[in-house]
Amino acid sequence: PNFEFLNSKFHISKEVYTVLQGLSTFRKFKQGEMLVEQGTKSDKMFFVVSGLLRAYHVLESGKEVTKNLYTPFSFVGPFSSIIKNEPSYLSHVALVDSTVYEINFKGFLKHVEDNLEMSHIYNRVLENIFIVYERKFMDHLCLNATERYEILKKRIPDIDNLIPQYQIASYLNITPVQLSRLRREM
Amino acid sequence: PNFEFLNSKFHISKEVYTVLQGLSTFRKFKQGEMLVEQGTKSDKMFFVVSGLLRAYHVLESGKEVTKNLYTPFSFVGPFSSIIKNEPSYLSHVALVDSTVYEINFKGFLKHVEDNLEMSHIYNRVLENIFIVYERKFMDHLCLNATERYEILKKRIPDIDNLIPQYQIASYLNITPVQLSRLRREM
DNA sequence: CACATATCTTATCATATGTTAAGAGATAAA
DNA sequence: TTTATCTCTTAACATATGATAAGATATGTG
Repeated sequence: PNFEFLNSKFHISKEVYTVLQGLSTFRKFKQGEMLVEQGTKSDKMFFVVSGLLRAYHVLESGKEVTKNLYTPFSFVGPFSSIIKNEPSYLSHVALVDSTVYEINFKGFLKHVEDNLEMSHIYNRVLENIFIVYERKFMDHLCLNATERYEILKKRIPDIDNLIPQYQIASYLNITPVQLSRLRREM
Repeated sequence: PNFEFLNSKFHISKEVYTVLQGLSTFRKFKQGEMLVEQGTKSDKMFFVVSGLLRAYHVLESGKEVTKNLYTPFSFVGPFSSIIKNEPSYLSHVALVDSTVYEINFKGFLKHVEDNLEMSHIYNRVLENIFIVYERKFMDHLCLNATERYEILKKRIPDIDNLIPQYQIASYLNITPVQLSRLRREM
């Protein structure tokens, strides 16, 4: 495993680097393959290396609600369910062929227990995911679907060629029909 | 300061307890008083002891977008702005007379740097706010305004007597007129 | 009390979005 | 190639919500 991207955010000692390597497995997922299934327990988190992942929740009605899309260098997985030790509220799927580091997260937390550097890394990761998430939530409250679409295209410029339109619509929390309308007006 | 509520979530040693006390000031805010002003820098975070706080963002149009309401035992403040060392994206105001512990958060982070127990506390706090926030976001994507209103009333049963209706509407991200309509149909 | 202000309701109309259905392309399979 | 499937677009209609304005209460102030 190559944690260069982590190192770019904050320094990691050689020892901790080795521990992280031991907790991680490099894995490939083909388009459509599931990384996490809603309703099941898992203690795996992931760092995206290449590709694109989608986290979503399926309502009783069958409607799928996309929580977020994850590009390379993202930390992603059924975090809440691991912490709460409950079945996952979310599914995770590879929207295109993807590679990730699969992290034994409970193993990681064990190290956080008694290693200050590990605990700091965890602090930084949590800070980052919260800040990104807060911004995403406020964007959702403040912006209309067209503006959110423009933000998505800024974040993932070739998103239109990467995944089908109904996936983009789901991310924007609108119907594919509505996204088609918005595009016509742009 | 009395951190019993923290102790109920995870054990805190006597030494750390003392340090936290040194970082904290008990303060009272009258209804309408601001704790944090959008666009300014602050390194203060808060634990709500009594009352009700509101975090919100004011758009250029003048429209106010409520991020969340905070009841006793909540940890709240311009977290993202402190971490990013930027002016605050959010304002915080007391919706009713409230008491809080005001925390010198940068001072707290200093202790996190070299104290494992402090770092663990920080991890627990971050885990909690993320989990609560994720749920709130998913509720927003999955539920309509009526359902979100019911969830709010479950969380804060006497909310209707506590704050004006337009504040509740802002929390639900709808207009007061629309909330009035929803209530009629309930 | 009389007045001003704040809050809530209701009505009307406009806009954004959902639902359904039909049809056009594109792609994959036989 | 022919057929089936998937994806996208468009139209027609329904629903949820916003914007504005008027009136009804309530609350606070002189």
